[in-house]
Amino acid sequence: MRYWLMKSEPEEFSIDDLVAAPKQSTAWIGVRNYQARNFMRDQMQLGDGVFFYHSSCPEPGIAGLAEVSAPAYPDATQFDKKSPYHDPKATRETPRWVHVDVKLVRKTRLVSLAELREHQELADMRVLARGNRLSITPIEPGEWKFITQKLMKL
DNA sequence: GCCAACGTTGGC
DNA sequence: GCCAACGTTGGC
Repeated sequence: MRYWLMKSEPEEFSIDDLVAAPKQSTAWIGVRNYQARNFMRDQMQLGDGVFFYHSSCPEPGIAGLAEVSAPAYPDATQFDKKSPYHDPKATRETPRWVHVDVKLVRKTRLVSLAELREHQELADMRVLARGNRLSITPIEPGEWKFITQKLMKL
């Protein structure tokens, strides 16, 4: 059982979209970064905890809790010539990109990036690091606990 | 809209 | 295999 932070641009797919989604679940398609892919492929397991993070928006931050609801499987958009996620080097025999499914646990108050930065306990979070661009990052159990219990009061 | 940081590409 | 150029991310 691990914990993760997964970024999504709310203009593309927000926590409210997840709330409204069929089965409150979504296929995390479109990741085209090897490090993020490897996390999904090699480490993410059913039931892992996920912070759903809003990025590239007026108030970036954690907007809800989710969990991994399906382990990694090939991303169909890599084979689709019409998709913005198409990868000409990927074949069905040797897919290059995979993704997990994620389902809602609960929407929470928005714990903003600015608020995360205020806490020494969270100083090592990857998402707070300068120049961080990775869309999926591991979260330490202590960080998960601090955010869900102390900040969200769950 | 700016720009720092970082990943990827491709020439050599 | 190096590394400059380029493209993208994402906070501000």
